[in-house]
Amino acid sequence: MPEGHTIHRLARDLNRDLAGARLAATSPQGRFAEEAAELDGEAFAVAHAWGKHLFLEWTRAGLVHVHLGLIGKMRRRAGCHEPRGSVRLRLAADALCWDLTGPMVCALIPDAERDEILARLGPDPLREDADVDRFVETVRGSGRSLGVLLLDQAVIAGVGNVYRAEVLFLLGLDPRTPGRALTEAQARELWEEIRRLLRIGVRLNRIVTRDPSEVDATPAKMRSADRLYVYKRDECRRCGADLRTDTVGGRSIWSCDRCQAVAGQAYV
DNA sequence: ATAATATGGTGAT
DNA sequence: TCACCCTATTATC
Repeated sequence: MPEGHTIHRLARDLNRDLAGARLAATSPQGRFAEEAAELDGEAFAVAHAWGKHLFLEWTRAGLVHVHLGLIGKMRRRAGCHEPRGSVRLRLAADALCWDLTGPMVCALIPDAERDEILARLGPDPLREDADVDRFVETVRGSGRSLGVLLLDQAVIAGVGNVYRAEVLFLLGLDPRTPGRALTEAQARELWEEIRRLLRIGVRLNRIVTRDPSEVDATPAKMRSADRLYVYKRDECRRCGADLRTDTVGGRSIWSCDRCQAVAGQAYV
């Protein structure tokens, strides 16, 4: 379930388990075998997350770029048994393993390539050093819609299709609203709301946008169907109207015509 | 058994 | 806009 929250949580968990340790590195599936052999037995330094990108740094041996894509996963395996499924990369410490399956990208790269990747990414609300002003200026200077802008990793790094739909609902903004229709305060509010939601996502290791007090359950215990407001739903939770679905930026988005308006225009 | 689906992204048309 | 890549899980026949 990889939007930015997944990657940041993963980096945190990897660091807790593996930072500073000598790791066995293997590629049970075989497609990363040569590279794993170079890393095998070397000291792992640290994991970093930036948007949906994960960077694994070794002290001497190199730098691995991981992007989970739609279906990739990195799972902790206590006990380190025979790998299940097709594991591209296994990092093994004494009593536990981390197994990477189905990544869109898993590559040993030079530092310069990481710099290029980071240069293409917009600010990441989960990073303390994020440049909010850059986000605000990009959005307010654009004629593209908020629905398109939020999926563009060069505009803001880490938002995916679920957070996009949910944050626009929460702020009452129609996904078709052009970026330049937002006031500066609205653009900042958009950033802050995304940051708030992503942080909850990191903490719970899943996307939860609903207020748990509406659900009568602790966030971690909320059933999956209760965690969201609009994504993939038929009806608006607030007003009961049928949600509209559009394709915006090549992906489906759900929104409520009664609860979400194009900024600056009256509700229909 | 086979198909559909998935919170992503790229490269060709 | 479409085809395609990566894999696991769930739905349908």
